[in-house]
Amino acid sequence: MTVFIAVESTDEANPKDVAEKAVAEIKKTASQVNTDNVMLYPYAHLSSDLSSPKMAVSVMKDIENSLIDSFNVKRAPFGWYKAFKISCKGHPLSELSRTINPESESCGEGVDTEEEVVSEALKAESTAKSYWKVLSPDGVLHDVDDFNFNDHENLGTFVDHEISKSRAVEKVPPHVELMRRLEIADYEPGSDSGNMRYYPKGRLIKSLLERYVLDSSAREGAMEVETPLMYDMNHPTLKKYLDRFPARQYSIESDKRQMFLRFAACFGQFLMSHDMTISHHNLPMKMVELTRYSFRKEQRGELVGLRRLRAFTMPDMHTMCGDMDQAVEQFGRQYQMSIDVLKDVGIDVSDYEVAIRLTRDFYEENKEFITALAKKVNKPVLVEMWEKRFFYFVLKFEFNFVDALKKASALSTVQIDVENAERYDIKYIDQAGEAKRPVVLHCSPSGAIERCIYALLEKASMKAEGGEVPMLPVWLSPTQVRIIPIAERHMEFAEEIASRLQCRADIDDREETVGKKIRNAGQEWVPYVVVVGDREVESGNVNVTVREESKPKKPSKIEMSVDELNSRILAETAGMPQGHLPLAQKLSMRPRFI
RNA sequence: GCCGUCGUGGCUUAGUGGUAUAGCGGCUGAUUCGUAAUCAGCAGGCCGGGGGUUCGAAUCCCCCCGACGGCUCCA
Repeated sequence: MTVFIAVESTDEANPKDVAEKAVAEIKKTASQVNTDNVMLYPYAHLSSDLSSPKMAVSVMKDIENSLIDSFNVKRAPFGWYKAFKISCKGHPLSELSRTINPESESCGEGVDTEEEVVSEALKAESTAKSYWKVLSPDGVLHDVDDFNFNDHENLGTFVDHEISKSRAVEKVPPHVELMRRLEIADYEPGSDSGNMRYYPKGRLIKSLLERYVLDSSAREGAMEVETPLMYDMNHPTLKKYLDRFPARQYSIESDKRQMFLRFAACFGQFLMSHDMTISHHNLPMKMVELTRYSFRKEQRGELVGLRRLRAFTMPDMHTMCGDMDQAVEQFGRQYQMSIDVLKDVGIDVSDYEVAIRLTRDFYEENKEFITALAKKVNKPVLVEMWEKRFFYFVLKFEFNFVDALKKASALSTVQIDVENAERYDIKYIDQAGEAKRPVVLHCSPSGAIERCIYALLEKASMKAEGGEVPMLPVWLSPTQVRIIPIAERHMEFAEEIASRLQCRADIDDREETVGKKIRNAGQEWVPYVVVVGDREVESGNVNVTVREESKPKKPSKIEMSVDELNSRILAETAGMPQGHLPLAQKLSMRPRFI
């Protein structure tokens, strides 16, 4: 086992401690790979912030002396040019790195070890100092501690969540039970955690949402593209970008190349933009991709149902803008677009809280614009302000959904990126014929599709808690009309009704009692339930139970003609994507998934 | 990743060291039914996986996997 070591300037604070921790790590790894031979190799290239050579030699010798009793230790000389050959086994432990930080005293925390390379952005995030404010629609910036949240309970919850005054909950999130019971999605034990399976109903719901968001982006003028799922980790541009994005990646080996799975669509679109010829006439220029999937290797404890996944579907739209003015203008448009998209999905302004994150400079220069954002939603918003820019953006908003267990998670987001045009060498030609850097907007108008489903399920569950009847929006309901024939002789009429309805209508032809079929339709949250018997065959009209207007134990029943029912549903789902029944029309033909 | 709780037929679950429960679902039969569960019968279990303690383990101990909750983090 060869240990390449760089002693850094920070280690000078407590060289003994660092040496001890390094020894502990070496012993641990040596026992894992079952070796007695350890080579200690001073390797300055591991760090750009080295300690003094004297200190380094002493730490190296310390490590050597502590290992010498239990291992065959060799130490390469310090301060010489050396030639070496190294061979590496194809084994998970064959190459790994550790960052060891000194501590003033040993405080139980132990060694700070890193198996994966942690991006600079992740590290920056933990040190970034932010100021939390609440901005009310009148433009006043309140201190979080002084703001009265009494009339803004949800915002208070969200702020607590953000500033991490956590609250313990014992329950499983309601949407987890619902996603399974409604046969939407489920855990897949055969995959990595956070990678779900979607049953036909879930696939339909996802597909409708996906199509809707892509349509909305197209209406905004975005060009749809498709880019690879995996990229070379050592591509010089990407490598730098990886370091600036606060996410952990899945990495996979492909022959000799180390690849990583994309965690957003930025890579492909930026690499594409780099090769494009873009004129100022083309600006603002929008590109969109629906990533199926984006991969993020979130920490195990962070994964929950559909809220947080390791593989998720997300619309990712990028806008190239000529200058900051255009970027700000586009930011405003996309803010409105995100509100509209979520509204159509079934998530209203009252269901989420707005967070705006920006640098102090940006705020000072754009006070009115920022206030207008709060005005648009007509309620106070959380503002996180940084003295210095830590990330690639100067301004960002998120819409954060607050769920049944008072957890917040982000849906829509737009960011103004001032770094990546440079990094990817993206340029456009201005009026004067000169190459210029665009300002880039990142936009996910809906946020992750799975997270939208999570929000809809949580919202429905909160409604149920409040004594209402839970349901999905009609355009997203896998079955829109359930037709229940009373006896076999009514099947023909049932089929006729189904064929006359221009929506997803199915027929419960099972040999069950009417009561049971009604109950099952309710359990599936079917928006319209039609029971057909002799009376209907005779009158030609149908008796419809309308879920939307029902109260628990108080179904709202309306008699109407089949055409009336049809036009009612068409009106309700107008402008939204349509899809076919995800399962056999006859319920007797359907397998069970759960 | 760390800490905690949990893991029993497809699902929900009883069982705290001595014969593996029950309901739902599935299958078979009867019933052809008017708005939230018709009746009867049958099949279905390596008690998450591996190791250990014991005459004997679903039950006690250790390791692993997974889910959930907390820390942390995000779309």
